[in-house]
Amino acid sequence: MIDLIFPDGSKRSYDDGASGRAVAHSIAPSLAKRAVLVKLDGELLDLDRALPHGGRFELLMRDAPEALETIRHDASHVMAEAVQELFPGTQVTIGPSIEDGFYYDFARDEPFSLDDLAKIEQRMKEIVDRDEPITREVWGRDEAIAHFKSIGEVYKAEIIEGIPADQDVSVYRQGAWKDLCRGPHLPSTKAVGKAFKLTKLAGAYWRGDHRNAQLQRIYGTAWASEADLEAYLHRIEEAEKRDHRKIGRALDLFHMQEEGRGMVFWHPKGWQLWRTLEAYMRRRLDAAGYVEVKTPQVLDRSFWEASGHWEKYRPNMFVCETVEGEELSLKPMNCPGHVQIFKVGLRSYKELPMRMAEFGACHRYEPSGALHGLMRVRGFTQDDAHIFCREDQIVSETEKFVRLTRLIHGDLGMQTSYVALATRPEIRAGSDEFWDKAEGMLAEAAKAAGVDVVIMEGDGAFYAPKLDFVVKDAIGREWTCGTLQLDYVLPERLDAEYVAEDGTRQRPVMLHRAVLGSFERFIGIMIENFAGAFPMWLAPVQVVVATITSDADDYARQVADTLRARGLRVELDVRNEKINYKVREHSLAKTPVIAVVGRREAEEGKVALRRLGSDGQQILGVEEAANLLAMQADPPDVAEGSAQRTASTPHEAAGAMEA
RNA sequence: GCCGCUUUAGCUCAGCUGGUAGAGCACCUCAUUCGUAAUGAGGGGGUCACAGGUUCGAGUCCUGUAAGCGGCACCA
Repeated sequence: MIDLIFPDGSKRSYDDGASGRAVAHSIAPSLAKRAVLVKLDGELLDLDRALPHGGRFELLMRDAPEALETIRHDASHVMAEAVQELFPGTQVTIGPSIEDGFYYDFARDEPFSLDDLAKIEQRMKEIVDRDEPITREVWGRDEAIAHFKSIGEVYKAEIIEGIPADQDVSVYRQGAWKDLCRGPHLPSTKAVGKAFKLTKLAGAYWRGDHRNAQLQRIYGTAWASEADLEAYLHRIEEAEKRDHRKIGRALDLFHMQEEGRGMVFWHPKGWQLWRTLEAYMRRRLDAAGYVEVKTPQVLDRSFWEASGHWEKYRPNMFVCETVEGEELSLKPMNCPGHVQIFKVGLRSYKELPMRMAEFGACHRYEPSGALHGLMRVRGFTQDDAHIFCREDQIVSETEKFVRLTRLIHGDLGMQTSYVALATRPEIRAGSDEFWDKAEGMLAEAAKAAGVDVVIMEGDGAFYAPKLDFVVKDAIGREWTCGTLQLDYVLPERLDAEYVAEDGTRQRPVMLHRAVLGSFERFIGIMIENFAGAFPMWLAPVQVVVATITSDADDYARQVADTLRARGLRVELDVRNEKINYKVREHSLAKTPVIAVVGRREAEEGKVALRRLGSDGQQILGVEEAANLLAMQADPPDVAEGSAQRTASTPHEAAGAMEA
């Protein structure tokens, strides 16, 4: 007998081998019809599978949030069945559910076309209508390998070959079609419903390895209801409007062109945004005890040989040759340069930790297919810094960095998706003891800074682990904006040392770190986050003074000058256009404030402020408006500072800082 | 780099089965001085990504190259 505990707390006993459906039936026959899955002690099971043990038991309906993943997984199976019906000879490989949908990787010589997607989608709907029961079977491993080989499914056979010899495998039968799968699945294809859509066609390597065959991946999205599907498609459509490449063009921030793939031409407004960001970063770094340096853009081959980059990183380097036969490379990284500065003179332990920052322009020859707007470029500027420290300073320096990054990202409206702790890769330098310690230090520091890390197994550099701050763009792609990497190797290689308390020469540890990652990528993400409507302090143009008639032109110039004198970035619009036209244009350009002046304002010495996103007006005297706008345009760190200054006691100052 | 798709005016896009290029916005000129999301009229602008090929004839068909886009791999 097995004992089940129901969600309401009641308990009941059932015969061994009872299935979820049988249990449901014992409660109410209608329940057995509606249920699609079982949740037993938190684990999802097929409705018809014999319950393996007792425990907390719950029946899931099709619209349960937990069922959605299974709907998507089943949709991928239905797609695979449809594809094999329509395109005999196509091999199936793997087809999981993913965020918002699913995919399936197929092996087929002929490429699928976009037209095929519509046909496949149609056939999927037919399979749903067929209401094919989905049943689980347990096969012996060898039996399964033989079967899949016999029907020409070599990829499936290869997957099973990776399973331990003594283990059985589960095979799901869905009508005449079957697939190796761990499950669980819905009771029949009908339960998948029709709220799905095939979205894109892509290439993908077998087992994610570029040395393997390239498969054809079909992506789809699937939802519990038609309404959810519609909402999703609408969401994606809206998100695509926030694409930084579109907004970058619309707001005249930057452009790129063929002759400079992966290189950015920053236009005046885009560059203003950059300068604002850079100035802000510089203040934050100054306050955090960093020193700023600048190192050469181009260095001799011998330099990169010494650093090890020539050997390991050469394919990614822009190398040039001079008429005199020298071989030089644009710097792909700033680290070796910083070590040179560290090495000048004799360093004392008293100088550690030394936090050496540089807004360092780097060039890397990135694979052509990797380039992506501002997010992945070949010429980019890192907000780089290297912290030279003793081993016993790693944890506290890492903690400080994590806190600084959280502060800065918060100021810039960045939503961190997660912080990844990238651990030891398979091919690595250093002992297991070293890796245990190194990973432990980063985890400890993150925890001390109040951050939960997601472990990314095997993603570390080959010589040390790292912390990555991962953020998402408008449509959910993940990008690293902010990273910290531990490094014992480069100081050794480039022979950096300091004199310790006891007079001995010691090796410092280096922490490579960036808060933004790169200005390019970070600005790209910011554009998408704000959909181009930057907060006042970041907006390239903060105020447009717009006239209604040319009578107010002179007055408008005075207003603009007054605002500019307060440090505001102001544009003057005295064109012979209607105010409606000007308001529309500057609103579309996402200008935070439009200061409208007409004859009335000119006579009364006032301005009518209109804020982006509202159609109300605020009529103020010019001085009053200048004070208000200047205050509102304060960068967050400056605002923090003035809040501290205005606080009358140290106690209040501390309070102001926390607020 | 790999797989697929795309490339027509500054931008967004029409252009059916090959018959010799079009719209809206933007730009320029003129008129209009009009109180909070598009004033009207007129005008200029394209070797249809590039290079070959098929054809009497190619923006339309074929091949190659390049770039862009979506993924994969790689990565800040």
